[in-house]
Order: sequence, then C-alpha cells, then structure tokens
Amino acid sequence: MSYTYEYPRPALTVDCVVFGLQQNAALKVLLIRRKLDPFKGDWALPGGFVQISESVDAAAARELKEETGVDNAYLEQLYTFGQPDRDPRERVVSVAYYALVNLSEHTLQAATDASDARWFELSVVPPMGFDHRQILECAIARLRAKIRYEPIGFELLPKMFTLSQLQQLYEQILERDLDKRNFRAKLLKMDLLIDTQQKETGVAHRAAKLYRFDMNKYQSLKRKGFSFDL
Amino acid sequence: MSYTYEYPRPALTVDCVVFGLQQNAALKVLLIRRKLDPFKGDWALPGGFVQISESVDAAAARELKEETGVDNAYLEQLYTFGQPDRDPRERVVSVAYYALVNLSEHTLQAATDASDARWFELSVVPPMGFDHRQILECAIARLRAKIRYEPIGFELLPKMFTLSQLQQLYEQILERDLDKRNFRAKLLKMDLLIDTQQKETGVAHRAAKLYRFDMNKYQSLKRKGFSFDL
DNA sequence: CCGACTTAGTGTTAAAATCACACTAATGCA
DNA sequence: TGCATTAGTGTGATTTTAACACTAAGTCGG
Repeated sequence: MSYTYEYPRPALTVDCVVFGLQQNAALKVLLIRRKLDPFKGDWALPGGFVQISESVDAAAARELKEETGVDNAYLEQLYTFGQPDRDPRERVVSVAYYALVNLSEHTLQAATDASDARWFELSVVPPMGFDHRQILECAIARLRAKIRYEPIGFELLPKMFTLSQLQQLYEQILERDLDKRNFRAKLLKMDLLIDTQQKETGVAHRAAKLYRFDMNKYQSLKRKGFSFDL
Repeated sequence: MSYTYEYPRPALTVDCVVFGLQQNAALKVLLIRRKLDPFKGDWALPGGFVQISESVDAAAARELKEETGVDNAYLEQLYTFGQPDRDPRERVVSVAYYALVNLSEHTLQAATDASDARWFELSVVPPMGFDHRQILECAIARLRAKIRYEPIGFELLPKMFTLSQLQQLYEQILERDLDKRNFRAKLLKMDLLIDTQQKETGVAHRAAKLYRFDMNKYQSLKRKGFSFDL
C-alpha cells in the first residue's frame, strides 16, 4: 500500500521528554535506545510517527505508552521542531511533548521493557541523536518556568507527600535552595494542601505529616482568577 | 509531478495570528478572506502549506509576507493544532504563530492587497473557518501572559513612543486600568527606556517625551538573570 | 492675548509580601 | 537512654505594591 500526494510532505512525528522523580533522588529523564538507523544504538527521546487518524496529542500519549509503558501521565505539548535538516534521512517535523510521572506509582518495570529504556539524571544524560538535546533543554526550561505559576510539580510526587518532599522537588527543578519556614508558610497559606491526618512511616527520624493537593479547590479558585505563585 | 509514501501523511500548514496597533486605536488582528473552498469567502487567519525544504519558522514568515505584506515582524511559535477533523477535507496539522507589528511603520497598503485582508478589533472578529477562533484565543492568552514577563509589547509600538502610549498598550492587552504614577515609576526604575530628548509633535496639548526601548541593555541584563516583570 | 481644555508629569503613605534567621519536638536506633 | 536525624514553628527588617490629586505645558478658539 502506498499514498500519493501532489506536493511533497514532511513526515510528522512526536517526541516525549518524560521527567520522573523517585523518593530522595534527583530528577530524571527517560530515554530509549534506538533500534534502527539513523543513530542506531544511541539514546534518544521516545517518540514516533503520527498516525493519519489520531490527534497529535493522542499520538504522543500512544508512543509514550508503547515505548516506555508510561500511561496516564501528565502530558503537555512543548514546541514543534521544524528545521529541514533535523533528521538526516528526510524531512521530519516533530511536535515535542513533556510528561511528568512519579516513579513511586508508575512501575519502572514496564518502562524498562526489553531493557532499552532507562532513566538518566539530568546532569548525566548521554549524547542523543537528532536535535533531541535541544528538545530536552527546551523542556527543562519550560518545566522550570511553569512550575512557578502552575501547580504541576505535584504530578511528580505520590498522591500523599510531605512538605519536605515538595520543597526538595522545587529546589531540584529551580536549582536553588529555598528557606524551609518561608516555603511552608507560603504553601500552607494558599490553603490548597489537605492534611491527610497520616504520617510518614519507615523513616529513622520524626515522621512528617502527609498532605494531598486539593486539585478541585485549585481549579475552582483558578476560574476566579487566583494565581498559584511560588 | 507527485510524491508517494509508504504511509499516509498529514498535510502540514502554518497559520499566523497577526496583532497590530495603531495610534490611539484598539488592538487589532489581521484576517484574510478565503478565495478557495472550504470556507470560501469567509475570514480566516493567513497561512499555508509548509514547503518541503524550508523550516516551519521560515514557512510562517513567508506566508505572512505573501498573504499580508507584513515583513520583519516579531514572530513566535504559538502552538500546534493537530485534531484529526480540524480541516473538513483531509488531515491537516497546523503550526500556529503569532506576530506583532506596529501599523505606524508597516504600511497597511501591502496588507490590504487586493482588498482581501483586513484588520479587526478583537471585540468584533467575524466567524472564522476551521479552528481559527480557537487559535486566536490561544494567541490572545499567550500575548497576555507573555507581555507581563517579556518586553514584547514594544514590538507593537513605533521605535519612539511616549509613556502614555506604552501604558495604553498594556491596559488594552491586560484589559485593566493601570495607575499612571505607579506604571511610570516602575518602568523608569528598570532603566531600560532611553530618553530620546525629543517630544511628541502635532498634539493639541502638552507634548510628551519620546522614549526608546534599550534592547541591548535588556539582552545583557537578561543573561545575568534580570527579569522584566510588570 | 488670555482663558479653557487636554494630557504630561510628579511623591507620599499604608499595607502586603518577602527574606533572613535558630531553636524545640518527635522518632528510630545503637 | 542518649544520639542522630529530620519535622515543625515565629518574628522583625526590608522591599514591593497599591492607592491617591495636584501642577505644568502646550493648543485652540474667541
């Protein structure tokens, strides 16, 4: 079967920058090892071709699941990369997305299927083919900017989390230290964290309270013009 | 001539939301009247197909110039619209851009070439085909958000402008009144406006000082972590 | 030429947000 | 039982924001 058009068309792909966070670990990004040329054997962002009958968003979600096992993650369009020479074979335009997953709840199993997917700390990502390095940088910049005015950081944490975990998350992404008392005061003042009345377990020190993020309340405040601002 | 591929490919287009501002007028958007089906005769965003050997950015700039005569405008990628049914004929994915032009310096002549391009105030944009209304809303939201933390508003003004013009611009885009003294104090404190030592002419009242935006200084401050913030 | 009209330009103060800073409380473990 | 480790808490100085009203300069019309 083949398809013919009057004018040449670029191929259209999606690529996903998947950020993941594990308890007491640095922020990581998920890469897969390429099985095919070009850049066969190199690490690259998961992605693939947009099917003719699916939306571009759906293509990103599908590729993410197929290639890494990550399902139902927070997924948002990032930017479209359209330089004519970004793929050495032929003209390929790629719509990039970024995803946020918490590794405590998504199994790393599926993600490492066939052991050709791996998490890399941001400071040690290997060289990647195409313009994937640039896409990654773009995603980091977006995440860093966005986390300051939208409560997307919670997507990287388990449903219940301690204030220290939340603070560490912000410190990692923003790459600077935050004052513990100021951070806690500010977040609690927004009144969007629900005290679950539960405590951490299995830690060799005073157990911290566990909170949940009140997404419903946030959504309704947002409609009234409230701005989450760190 | 025709082009054949093993799998079907969506067509790839660009669409441009062109914002323009004229002296003492409301913010406007530039639309063209469609000459072809679908939606023949309706108003729509200027745009067209991405050529196989040009970057997507270049395609946006080219289409903007071809269809509206606008050249050298500030042009930035907005979002990629990829719903399968957004074009009734066939699968078309569109990368949307937005442009900022000041109508004092770009001639409206070229833009109204063949009288099938017109500026519309945002409050009276006519119905548009495809998902162009959604694209426009997306662009307005982006402009409104971005103008608060990047000095892109200056792109809509002539090279020299008065503080009142600048304030009116912000008031229009943000859709709220700003306090004159606070606005002036804040902007002058940033020390990014250069007093040109010239004054307005041809006004029936006290002439205001004309300023220029110091883009070089801004760029260098930005590299050092300075944040333009209104 | 002068009075009326229109927009430019200018400071102060109260309230709120931000920032820096250090100790006690709870828990597991040796 | 005491040591190690992280949780949890308040205050004061500084900066930023927000509200507010008059004088200055210039044009125009009579």
